[in-house]
Amino acid sequence: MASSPAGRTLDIGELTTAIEDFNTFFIRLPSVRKFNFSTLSVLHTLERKGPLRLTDLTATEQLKQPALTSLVAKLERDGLVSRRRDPRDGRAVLISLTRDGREVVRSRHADRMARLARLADQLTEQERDVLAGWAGVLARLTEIAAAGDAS
Amino acid sequence: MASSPAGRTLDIGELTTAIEDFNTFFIRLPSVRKFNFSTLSVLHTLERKGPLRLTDLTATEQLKQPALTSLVAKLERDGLVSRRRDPRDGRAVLISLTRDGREVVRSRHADRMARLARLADQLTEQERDVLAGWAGVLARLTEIAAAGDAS
DNA sequence: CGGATGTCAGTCGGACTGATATAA
DNA sequence: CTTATATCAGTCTGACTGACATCC
Repeated sequence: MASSPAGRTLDIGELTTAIEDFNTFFIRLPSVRKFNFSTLSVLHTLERKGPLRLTDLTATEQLKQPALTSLVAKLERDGLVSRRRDPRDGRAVLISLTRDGREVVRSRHADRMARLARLADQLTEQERDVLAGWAGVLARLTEIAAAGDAS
Repeated sequence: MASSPAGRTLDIGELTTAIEDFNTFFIRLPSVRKFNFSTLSVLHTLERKGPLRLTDLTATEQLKQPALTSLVAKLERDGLVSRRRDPRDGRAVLISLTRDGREVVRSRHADRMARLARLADQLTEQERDVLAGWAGVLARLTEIAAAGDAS
């Protein structure tokens, strides 16, 4: 438990619980089309980190290479990703989102925004102020985590 | 996009993105024992909402009744949950966590706390102050969502 | 050649739909 | 009798392991 001089105490346990419970609502969108967790995660990763090779995806996704091979094949059939040889390495394949694939990610993002906006409307102004400062710190945390997890 | 009088603007899009990216790190713990997503979610729900019937679980989990029947049967075999008849309703079964089941939830919570604490240590004091005010607002959001999603 | 990258084959668990038993 | 709760049976998707082709 770290304490800060500004009066409030940062209670990591309380914070962890709050995030866990919040995610129960934030994550479990009724998936409009029948994409499973792995599929959505791959699309999200591709949208954030641009064209990637299969091996790069095994690092971030919780899947082994063979599972990714078949998942990506399916996504290519459905027109959500495109595959091309890596010009630098004949063994590798570069996978990127198509317009349709990007649209899937964008649409889920929009759903979450709408949901969050609807909730935020019911907060007091003070509470909204806290939220406003939050995105930046959260992004910093993610950045730190990414730097540390150089695995 | 809602704006607040205290100078900062609450940008829902930025916030949504920040949460999405943060969760990439927060959720994907290397699961120590080989529990899948559904299993962990059921254990979490039971820990938060006490003894529940199968039908109650179908409301929060993304599973149909038959899937829950077999999942709960497996959890009972593994000693993580216990089942007993509902004394009020002979058709229903009340499912609750055993000591071992509670320990699984607690242990994952502890992992997340450790991970979060390690990240928070690298923040500035100002940033930690923002985090400190955050848990309460997040809990409020969850509460509001729970009240609204009375489905 | 040895190591890395991706694919193929076979297996298995986990979730679905549809049908069924039992109690309210 | 109708509705709710849980379970059983059969099917199929999606992930794994292990073997393999291809390129650095």
